[in-house]
Amino acid sequence: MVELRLLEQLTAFYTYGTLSEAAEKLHTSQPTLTRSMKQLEDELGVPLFVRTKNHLALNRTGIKAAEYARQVLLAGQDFEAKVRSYDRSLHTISIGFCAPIPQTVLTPIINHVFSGMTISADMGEDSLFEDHLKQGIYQLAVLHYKPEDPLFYSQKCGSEHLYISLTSGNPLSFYPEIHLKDLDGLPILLLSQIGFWSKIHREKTPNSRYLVQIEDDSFRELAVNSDYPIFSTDYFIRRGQTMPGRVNIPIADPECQAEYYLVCLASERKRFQPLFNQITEHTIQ
Amino acid sequence: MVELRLLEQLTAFYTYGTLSEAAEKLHTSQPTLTRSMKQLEDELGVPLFVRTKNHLALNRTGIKAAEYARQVLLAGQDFEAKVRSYDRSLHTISIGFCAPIPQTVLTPIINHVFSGMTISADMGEDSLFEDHLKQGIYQLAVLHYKPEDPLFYSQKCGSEHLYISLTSGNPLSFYPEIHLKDLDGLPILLLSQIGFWSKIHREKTPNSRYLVQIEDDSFRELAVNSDYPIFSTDYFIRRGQTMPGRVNIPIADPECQAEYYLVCLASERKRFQPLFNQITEHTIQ
DNA sequence: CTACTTTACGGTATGCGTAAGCATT
DNA sequence: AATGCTTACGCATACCGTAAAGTAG
Repeated sequence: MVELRLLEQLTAFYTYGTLSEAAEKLHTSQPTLTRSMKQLEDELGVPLFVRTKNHLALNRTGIKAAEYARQVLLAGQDFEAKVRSYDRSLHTISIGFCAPIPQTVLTPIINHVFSGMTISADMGEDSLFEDHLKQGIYQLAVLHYKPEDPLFYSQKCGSEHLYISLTSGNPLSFYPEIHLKDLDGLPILLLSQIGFWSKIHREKTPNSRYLVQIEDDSFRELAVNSDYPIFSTDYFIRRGQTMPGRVNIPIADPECQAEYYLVCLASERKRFQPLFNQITEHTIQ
Repeated sequence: MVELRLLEQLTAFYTYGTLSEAAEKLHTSQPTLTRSMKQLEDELGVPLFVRTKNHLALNRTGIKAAEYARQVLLAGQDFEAKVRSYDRSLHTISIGFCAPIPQTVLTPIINHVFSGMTISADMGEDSLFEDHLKQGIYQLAVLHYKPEDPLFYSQKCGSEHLYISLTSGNPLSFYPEIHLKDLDGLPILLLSQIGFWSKIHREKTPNSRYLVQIEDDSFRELAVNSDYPIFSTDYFIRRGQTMPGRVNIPIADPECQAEYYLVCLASERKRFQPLFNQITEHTIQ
């Protein structure tokens, strides 16, 4: 059976035209390629080249061979990729989170239940998560709604309530509760990776200018030293993680009272049962 | 890039279950396989086996790998086959003959015009020859009719007239000509490789018992030493190659007056023009 | 005790790079 | 002169087979 090394060298010669250039690209020497090409002809028992004194060219069979060889090389690369990917899939759990707090709370629990596994977490707006679960891109997801498709198994794992955090002088700070539309038009300081919350903001306060901070430090810095409204949630308030000199007003819109569901494929329920057993509907709170 | 040798050994281990047996089947030693499997794991950077003290087994990744490996090996085998086949196609002209005389007459001419080429000749009933030409299985064919499909280029290359050869005492031997139906029911001595003539016999003299001889020598022996009718043609008669003590009566059926056409794909006409130039409509006669 | 894997060892062969030769442009 | 292929030569290493050790059934 012809070895892939020879096929690599053949395709290199095909693409670069001369043994010299091919050798350079392959980080080897010209004589090596001379020998390899000869060996290839020997093994196939078929002439692949037309040789003149100082020139080597593929004949018609050689051209075909080089083209076929690419197929084989692709198969070889595909093999390696598939094996590595399969191994990886056995050792990693990929999770989609629709918001940061579920990730903060659940990641350590998952790491504990599936110790030894690599946890790969994505965060984003969760409209695509169901598809990604079906396609096996994710094995788990946390959604902010209960999925209806019977293909999934889901369990409520907590809730989160959005607040707006205002400096004491702000006229809105005296209300017992606020609606998002009351904030529309105000400049608001925001973090970038906040999952589905982004979408709610875009829809309910489309006229606000968002000062989006990628770095948590920058956000904190600006929050402390400015009067821009920022969002917070009951999760932080319950833990006393509030900003000095600000008051937190609950937002009354129903979308701002999120309920989180941990979801997997029904067919994988058994595998993840130990995790579901560790989780109650108040785990995230 | 992983080498095919390792993949062959992996699949052998997969199919035979132990390194020992795989080694035996591959005509190599067990330690060789031990090393190879280790190397494979190293190169992929992924564990493929579960090792106990005196037992080696594929893990889940290993099983997948062995299955994928087969794909790669098939690609490799396919590569070799295709290259060899392509080279062969450049050096051989495959021809379908509908009868033996065209082969006898044309083969030396083709050999002369395309000297250096290998001539591969098939003989058979010619109903499939058009398809074979289209599929490239044949580059040339001799049919006993002119093909209508404009995909083909054809040229008449001769004719042949069927005779029946009877011993002098046979009552039919006094007729000036005979129809095939007159022979139906008679036992007839026949050669096996006679192309489209077989079909005519089967259709026109279905009740005859055919004494089919595979060997030309046997046929000749029986023809000389028996009174069974045999077929001959004007080709033999014109050359005086007749059986002693027999008379040759022409067969009047129109099917028994064959006209031969040399055919190639119209797209290949240029390639075969030197051959067509050597051929007239009386070449076979 | 048998069957199997692994490790160790030594020989061989395979592959490589350098250097040199030669032909063409 | 520069470029490109081939051959020759010597070296490194990669691969292999035999032998031996160890373990489980």
